[in-house]
Amino acid sequence: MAPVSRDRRPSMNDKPEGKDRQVTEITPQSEDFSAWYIDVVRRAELADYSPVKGCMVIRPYGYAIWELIQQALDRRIKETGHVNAYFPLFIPEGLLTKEAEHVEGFAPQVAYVTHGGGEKLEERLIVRPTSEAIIGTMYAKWIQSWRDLPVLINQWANVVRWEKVTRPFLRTTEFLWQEGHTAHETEAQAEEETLKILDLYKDTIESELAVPVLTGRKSESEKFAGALRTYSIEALMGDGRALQAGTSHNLGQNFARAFDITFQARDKSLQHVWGTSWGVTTRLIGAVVMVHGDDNGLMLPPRIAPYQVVIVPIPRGNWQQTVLPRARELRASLQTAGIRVTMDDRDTYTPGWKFAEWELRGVPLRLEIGPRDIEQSQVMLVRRDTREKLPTPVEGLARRVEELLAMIQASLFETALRFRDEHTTRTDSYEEFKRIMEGRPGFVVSLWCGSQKCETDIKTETQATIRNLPFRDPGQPISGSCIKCGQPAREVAYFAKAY
RNA sequence: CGGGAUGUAGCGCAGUCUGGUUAGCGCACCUGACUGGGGGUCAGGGGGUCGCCGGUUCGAAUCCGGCCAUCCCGACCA
Repeated sequence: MAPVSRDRRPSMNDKPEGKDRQVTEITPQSEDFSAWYIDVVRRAELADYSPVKGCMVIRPYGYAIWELIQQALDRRIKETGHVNAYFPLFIPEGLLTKEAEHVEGFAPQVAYVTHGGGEKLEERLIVRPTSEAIIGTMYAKWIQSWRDLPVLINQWANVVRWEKVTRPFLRTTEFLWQEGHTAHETEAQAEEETLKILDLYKDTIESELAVPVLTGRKSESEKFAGALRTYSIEALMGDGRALQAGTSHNLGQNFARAFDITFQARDKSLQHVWGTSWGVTTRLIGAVVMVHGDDNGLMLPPRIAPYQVVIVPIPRGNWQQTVLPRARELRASLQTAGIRVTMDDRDTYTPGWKFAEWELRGVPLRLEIGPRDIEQSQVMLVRRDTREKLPTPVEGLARRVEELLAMIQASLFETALRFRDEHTTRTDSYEEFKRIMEGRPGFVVSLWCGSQKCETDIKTETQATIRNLPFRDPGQPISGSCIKCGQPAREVAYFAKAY
């Protein structure tokens, strides 16, 4: 990650001065979606670049969004019987290497600690890229009997994966996430847990972030290193590229064997536990930006908006004595109703400037109040998504605001869903497939023979990858042929260019 | 890690080719006044180791060498 590209915009010196100057400081989406994304993240003060390569600072406004996402997820994770714990950041190198596929998958991305206390370490430590190794080690100590199962632990943590190409929220060297790690008595229970969490993710992300997601299973080549099966939720961004928004892994007994996590079963035999792990990350914030944002900036779903309403008092005459006290009363009454509200009473900016600024920051509802409104016992509400201006009586204001917030939440989801539907194409023609993947692609649903060769060839030729394989009725066999090789198909697959 | 490009104020850039006063411009920032219902106007002001190290020269942002960083494009990833 790095300073924003320098050659993107023409020099201000080349432009006419004054009124013709571009005012938003945000590159239009249509001109350069990546630049637009970076501009929004920085101008909305979600995050900033740090002096450490690939690492970003999550600023208070961005972190507040993360906290709301956390709360929504944490509540659901606990409601389904899980408990939180915390495992260490450092993992002895030897532990990571116990599971062969796991170490092979993560070795290139691991950061090592070689010195501590001024001395070279006997055994190098790795900075966790994920915590299967350390948690598995502990589970081996804690689990003796079938009566100890299931173990359902989640942790909120930071992890480090050395990345070559980084982008704020979407891919950074260090990121925040939650990782659940469970151990079960039977394979069926592990599978049930894996799928239960996938649904939990889908529900949370759709109802709180208003981001529609596709659930399904990852192909062999895209699954988690060391897992039996990986399931994912996939979302479509505004530029037609897919983003993996969360994963849930059925680890089988792979880690149990590697870390010797055994229990005595009901039939007195000694068995390995069946494991799962699952996580979502701060990448979700990137998804929210790219799914809902527009050329005016960020657009936040009310449920995760740090401020659901911003009050802008209109300064006229001695407004500090007339308008401001009324605005404060309104703020208090909205707060009492449980609405997250802020007031921008800065004297140094004009109302017009504030309107643009808070739209850029994605606040769902703006409340304007000036002398004219006070005379008529009303306020002016303005929706971020439609920019509709709604004169609203002060009487019953809080209830009306709550209604509008719910409408905005629903509308954002519907708009995103419609966009995804419009950018999802079913095809059996590889020519059409290739054509769709040019420009602003989207999802393509096609049949696949299941061979890794076809998967790789498609990626080479179109940059598209299998995002996941949707769930289907096992009773319904697939008839048709692979989009690439024409052999009998064994899977339906969602393809897309991915982040 | 391979190919291409760029490092000058918080951001975006000019100046470098052709070495020479005190390194400029727009935005942002600070002070004041007038303003204020969609990014106001005027006046004044602050802010720079010119990526780093070394060399050439009376003199280096500018020329030479090395290093570092970042961005874009190709192989890996939540």
